[in-house]
Amino acid sequence: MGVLHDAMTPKRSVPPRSTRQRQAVLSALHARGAFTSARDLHEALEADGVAIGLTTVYRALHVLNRTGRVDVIREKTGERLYRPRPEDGHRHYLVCRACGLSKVVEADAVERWAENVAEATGFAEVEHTVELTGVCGDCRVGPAARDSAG
Amino acid sequence: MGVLHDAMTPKRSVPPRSTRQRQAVLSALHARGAFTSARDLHEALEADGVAIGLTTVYRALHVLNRTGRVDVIREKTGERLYRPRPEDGHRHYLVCRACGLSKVVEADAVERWAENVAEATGFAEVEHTVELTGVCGDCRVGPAARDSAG
DNA sequence: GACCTTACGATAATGATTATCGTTTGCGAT
DNA sequence: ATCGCAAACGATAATCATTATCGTAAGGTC
Ligand SMILES: [Zn+2]
Ligand SMILES: [Zn+2]
Ligand SMILES: [Zn+2]
Ligand SMILES: [Zn+2]
Repeated sequence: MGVLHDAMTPKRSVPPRSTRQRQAVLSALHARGAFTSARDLHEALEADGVAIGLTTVYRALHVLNRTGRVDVIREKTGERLYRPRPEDGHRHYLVCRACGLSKVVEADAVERWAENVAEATGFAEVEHTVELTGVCGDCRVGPAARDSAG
Repeated sequence: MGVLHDAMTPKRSVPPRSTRQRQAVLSALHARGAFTSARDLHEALEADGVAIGLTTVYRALHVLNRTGRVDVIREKTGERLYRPRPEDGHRHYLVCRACGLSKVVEADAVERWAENVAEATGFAEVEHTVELTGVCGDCRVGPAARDSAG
């Protein structure tokens, strides 16, 4: 699966502050390997004894997305799922519909294609969303033993 | 922008019935060139004197999507937008963020890429979503004179 | 420590989509 | 034409992720 490719991030005169909550969200996100929803993240945090409001989790995820620290995908239902971005530049993912396992996939071909389309059509500020889903090897055998692990 | 690629449509023993409402939805969809939301479609229909429930519009769009008559994309907000499918096989679209204008784009490169990824990773039943957005030539000059025309 | 601004968070609101469920209707069979 | 029944309809309520509010708390700088 892929990424909601963020367009021009309007420059922020003041950098985001470093707060306990924001660090906790990013850390909790790293603790999970797989794509996670805001609500799941919130539950996990509270379960770990971290006091944090759901609103704040959403806000933190927005910031992290704007600053390029996390990638976002959308489920069929429309729910947003987050995952820390491996390195610099955005990525695309292939996600198992049964267990949530996600793999980063090579997508240079898509990047080039998107650029070409932009040129050919005369559209400006072209963004792309590319997502792949499927059923992973494990799940083809014994469907979804795990939960949302990845 | 692209398509929520529908996986295996489970075979339907009984074919969908032909109803006044379903025909009206498809026809209204063709009347508009651009991607349209279920609600907008419903309003347009009622404005045309077609008595139809919103629920039915949603149902009709589901059916039309299942049977491959319409393509679906998602806005940033998550709202689903529908457009009649040009011909056979699914398509991908480039949509203007300012005015809604949509163009079908050539995406063979993406199709091949998706197939290759599927093979390489050993995932089964791989589906893809590919969406492009940008700002069209007209809108670069005078931003969004029109509405949601396309 | 004072100050200003950003961030928090409990709570309410939003809004698209889906579920309910009694009524209507397409349509194949009689 | 009419019967019968599953499919379709539609008014209404429910769902549920996300966003808006707004008073309070706390970074960060001088
Ligand atoms: Zn799996
Ligand atoms: Zn990309
Ligand atoms: Zn435009
Ligand atoms: Zn495709």
